[in-house]
Amino acid sequence: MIDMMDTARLQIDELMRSAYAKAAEKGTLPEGKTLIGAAEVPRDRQNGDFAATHAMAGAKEFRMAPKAIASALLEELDLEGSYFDSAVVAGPGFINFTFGSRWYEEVLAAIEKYGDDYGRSDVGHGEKVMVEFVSANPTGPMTIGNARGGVLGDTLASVLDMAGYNVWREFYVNDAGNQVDLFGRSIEARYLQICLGEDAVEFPDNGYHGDDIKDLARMIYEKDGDRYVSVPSEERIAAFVEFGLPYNIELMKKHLERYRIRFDKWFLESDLHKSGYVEDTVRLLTENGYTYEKDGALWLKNTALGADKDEVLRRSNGFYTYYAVDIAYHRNKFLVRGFDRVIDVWGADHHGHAIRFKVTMTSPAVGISPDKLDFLIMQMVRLTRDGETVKVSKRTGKALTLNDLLDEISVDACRFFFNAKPDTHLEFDLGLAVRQDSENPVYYVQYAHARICSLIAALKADGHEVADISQVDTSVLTAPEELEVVKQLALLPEEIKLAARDYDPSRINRYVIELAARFHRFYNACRIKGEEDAVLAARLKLADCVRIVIANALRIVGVTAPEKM
RNA sequence: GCGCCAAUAGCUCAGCAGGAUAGAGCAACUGCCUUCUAAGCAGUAGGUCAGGGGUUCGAAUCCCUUUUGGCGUGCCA
Repeated sequence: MIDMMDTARLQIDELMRSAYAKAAEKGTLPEGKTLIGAAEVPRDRQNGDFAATHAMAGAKEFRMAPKAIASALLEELDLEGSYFDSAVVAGPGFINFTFGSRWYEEVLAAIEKYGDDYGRSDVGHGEKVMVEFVSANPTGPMTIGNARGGVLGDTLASVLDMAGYNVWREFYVNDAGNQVDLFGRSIEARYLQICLGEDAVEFPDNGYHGDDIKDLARMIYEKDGDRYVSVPSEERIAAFVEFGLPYNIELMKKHLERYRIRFDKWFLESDLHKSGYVEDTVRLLTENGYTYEKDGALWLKNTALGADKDEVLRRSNGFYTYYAVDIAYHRNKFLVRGFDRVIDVWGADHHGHAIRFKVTMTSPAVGISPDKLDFLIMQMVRLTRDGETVKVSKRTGKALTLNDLLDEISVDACRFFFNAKPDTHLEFDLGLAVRQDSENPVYYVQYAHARICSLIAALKADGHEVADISQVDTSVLTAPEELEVVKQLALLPEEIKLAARDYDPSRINRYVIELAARFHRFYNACRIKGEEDAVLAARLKLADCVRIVIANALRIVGVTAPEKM
């Protein structure tokens, strides 16, 4: 699709090249040198729309002062028919280019042409990529940490989709193993407490203390009475797990749906066990000499593979560890399902595991190419109340759940707020949470969109429809406030590519805030209604393009674009 | 101890494929609605980019180091 920033950049490259060729021919610059340098957007718009750094970068190669090189190049620069009106030498040797009306018109034309798809590109070449995220233990409700991971994963997936990847969203359900056993025993304890009294049983060490466990026990009691009291513990726990897990999983689906997150697949860990894939994986590692036995457990020689410690694959009690299962799961992603790339979104409390696990996966033991497996490690959310840190843990049951959060704060605000840079700690103040409503920049952006919609409606009532770009004379757009808006509009495709490249979907937030700001500035500086026809048509077209682009950006981050506020 | 992430305005954070005088929001102060949504706009003020070295034409940005904070280093996941 069209990226007018790219297009302009390429053109500058061509212009500089042909300028150098001419200068070399004339003898104003030495012949046979390589012209290096790039066209960059200067931070300060006083310095033009694009700055070429070739003269400075070439100082050594040409053995000339940057300014002299710049002058020689500028002398031969032919802007006729280009996107640029002017080019000047400035500062230490930059050549600063300024856009002409042709470029502005093509930006608006691209937005009109592609509409909802404006911003889409093909840098991903249809590569099949899985984003695995949230993957919360089904032993309890999702927490505020999952709120961040959910937004991050879902938004990253959207960004990758817009960048031309073939995206698959997956939730890995830990419905087997130690934690599930603990879950079952926690329900059991609560159940027996209901049937036999508070002090009848001891609560398991490290058990789940949350009210949700008590609720599950109560539901079982109301359904089946005390008939499980006389059943052997093992059987009882199995029955409780069989009831509790699907119940929790359905609840997670419901809550995530409310959060506007939908997965292509909820992958069950138990399926890996049932199919024998975990067993096969461990057998393969053993047959190839990557394991050893110690203290009755089976260990992976991870140190020999390059990690900082070995890992237990099968515990002395015969159960496979999460590590063994994770290897099997990721082999399944690559070898069975054929993903070209896998991105796991994990919390910072798993970063140690991520490093070791990548070593294992990309070592000869498993043999996955390192560029195929990526981890997006997000830092923890620090929950505070009136400036004081609140400790949260699923085990103690004191965590603020995702669903509770959404009762207090709108989904829009939540999604926007949690779409922050992954590698920074995020502070979330509960006391501020409600106030966050009015402070959250999401409303600033949504307001811009609503403003435009009502603007278009008002003008329509006056008989002015948004015109086709071919009917609009964009050269009347000359005010700085107008041009700044168009420049920002042109940036969306690039922002998406960068967000996809860096796995940083929060770029889209910042982008759309800036677009809204420029629109508000334009709105205050330039009237539309009552202006002469050509100006009215051009400004209305501009506003409509902003509407489209805000809507596209908000769609990526999972926020609604209201027509009224 | 070792490893990962961070440190930029009073607060929350941008800027980091090296570029020109380091930016925004909040909080404070001053203006702007008889005209398209004031949930908006304009302006004032605010800085040893944690400290120290290095790389080069140029460093908040890259490298090293020190300090501070978060996390990890389980036969938990």
